[in-house]
Amino acid sequence: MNIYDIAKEAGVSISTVSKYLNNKSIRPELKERIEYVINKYDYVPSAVAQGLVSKSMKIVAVMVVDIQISHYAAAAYAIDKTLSAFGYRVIICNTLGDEKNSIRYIDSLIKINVDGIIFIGSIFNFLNKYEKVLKKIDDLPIICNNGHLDTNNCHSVYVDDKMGVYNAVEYLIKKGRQKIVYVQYLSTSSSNLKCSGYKEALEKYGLKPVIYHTDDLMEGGYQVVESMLANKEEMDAVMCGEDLLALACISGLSAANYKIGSDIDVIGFNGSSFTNLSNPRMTSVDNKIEETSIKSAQMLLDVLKGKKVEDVTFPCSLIIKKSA
Amino acid sequence: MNIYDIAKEAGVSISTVSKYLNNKSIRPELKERIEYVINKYDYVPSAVAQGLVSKSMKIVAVMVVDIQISHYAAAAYAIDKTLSAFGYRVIICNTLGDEKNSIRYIDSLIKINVDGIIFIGSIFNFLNKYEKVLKKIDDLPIICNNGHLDTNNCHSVYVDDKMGVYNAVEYLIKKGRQKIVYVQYLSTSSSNLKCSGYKEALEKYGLKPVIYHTDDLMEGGYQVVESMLANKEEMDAVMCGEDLLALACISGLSAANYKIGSDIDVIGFNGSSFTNLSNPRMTSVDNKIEETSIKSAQMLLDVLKGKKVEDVTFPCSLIIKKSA
DNA sequence: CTGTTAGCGCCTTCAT
DNA sequence: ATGAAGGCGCTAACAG
Repeated sequence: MNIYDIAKEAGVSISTVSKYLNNKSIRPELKERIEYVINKYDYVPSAVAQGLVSKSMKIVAVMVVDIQISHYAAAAYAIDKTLSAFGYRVIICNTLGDEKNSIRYIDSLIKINVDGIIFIGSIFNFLNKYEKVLKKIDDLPIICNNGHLDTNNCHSVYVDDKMGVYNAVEYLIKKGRQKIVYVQYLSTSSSNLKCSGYKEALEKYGLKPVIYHTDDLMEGGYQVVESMLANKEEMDAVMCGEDLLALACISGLSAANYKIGSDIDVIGFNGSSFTNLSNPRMTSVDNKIEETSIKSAQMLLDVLKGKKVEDVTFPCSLIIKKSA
Repeated sequence: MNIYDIAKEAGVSISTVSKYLNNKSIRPELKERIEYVINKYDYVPSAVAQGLVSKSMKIVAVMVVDIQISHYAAAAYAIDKTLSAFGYRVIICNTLGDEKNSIRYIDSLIKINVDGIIFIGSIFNFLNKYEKVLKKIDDLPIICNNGHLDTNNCHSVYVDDKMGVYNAVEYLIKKGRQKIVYVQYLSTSSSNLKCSGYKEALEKYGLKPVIYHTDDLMEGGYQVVESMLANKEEMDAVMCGEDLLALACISGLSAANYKIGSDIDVIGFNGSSFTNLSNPRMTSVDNKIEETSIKSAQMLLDVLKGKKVEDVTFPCSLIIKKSA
């Protein structure tokens, strides 16, 4: 069933059908006949054929490291919801942080002529090293969430992670905490930024930074607590770079008979729903993943409409519950 | 840059270029000239134009309820990885369990002529009520994960959730547990199935079922524990329908001075990485989300190749750690 | 093996 | 307002 079939059965030309499909004014009588035939066969014009002409199939891509990480899942979810409400289809690419893999994805997206790409996370800044890749996407509408690419049509939405941690740590200090330990997950540019927020806050108040590292999002918190106990670390607060780490810290410290929220404070980072999974409930830095993702999607829609857009930076906010 | 430009500059006809692109045998000399021009301009043939002819743009869709639920994220991730290795692009649709929304997504996918759809979860069986929808996808390659649609080209991968719970409960009983409580999340057909596995196991051994319900994946475990304590529930084991519920149960029961793994056993369901986030580590029923997802993707690839495929059912396995 | 030609399904001038 | 015709970029017969 194509536009010719519809035209023939309705007794009009294909261009009249095309006009009907594109809401251009045609005689009411013809409109009715066309409508009748279209409904009869449940006809839907082929987006592929339309795409060949119009250069747009209304497909957008989201590049993330791993959709299994709740933070990225939340981003992908919010973007999908926002864009699909406007008829866009969303392709999610899990790059695993691998450069070759990311580039392969981009090539694949170019091939189908995607309308735009949203990159989630500063990790994708590595693409600036690849001139050839940049050239391929030079005019493509691009939104970077916490990052930036050197192309003609790239726009950014930032979150001030560093200030988020800074403020949380300052909150602890003003509460009277003096021995604040930081738990860092991996060492991406974003996680380093958070850590530097911690260091600057301590420095301002003349306190000594103590940092523990882990590469394990699930058990890392426990491993870190074990190290702390083994080191007989004197501490009255723990600032974690991820909610999941804080979750394990709370659990591990509780098991070691620390009273969370009184003996010791624990703060997480992300403001995820995991903050409700700890006992007591977790205070956390909300880095506004939902807002920034929606904003990214809206910016892309604006760019696609030809509107001017401006880069923005969102502040984090501290969501205080019981753990600090 | 299109096939005409390449042909002209290489001094050959477009069909020779087309043949080169499709690995058909051409004179080495021409091949070299074409290759040179293609590399010079980084030319990539348009999948849209190819799609118009070949009826395939190598795009596949995955329908899930919500990518933010780790179980679905794991499925989407495994499918994306498997299919993108074969050059397919994967569109993920978050239906939120809404019927109208699901149908809207399907229409959108038909419009771009997707090569196939993978449905994750029994919830999508509701589509069997909509004849019109079924008709639209009657010949489309479809794989249902734990479900089935009444179309010409639908194939299924099942997991025996019920037996998974049955075996876990039997394991508890054989360990000597007598007062086993079940915690059910929501009441979808799949969650009901799990619960019935629990009931049948208890019945076999002449024990009395006690079931707690919750609709909250995060705090639900705590709420249930509170109810249990308020009811002075006599119990020596808790079987949970979800790992996250078990996580909160373990935490809540620990706080109430139960010794997990000795006073009381707790088992989760999913075999997710959250089993490493509890203290002690969680015993859980692994419902093989990764295997079944990969299998679904492979089945789809086989169907697309024209191979015959057969429905399969995976058994769950009990992964024993410390909580039971 | 190579080139010519006719579609794939739709949109878009351009006359009418 | 309507219809005829050309073109979007590619594949697939069909001749040569």
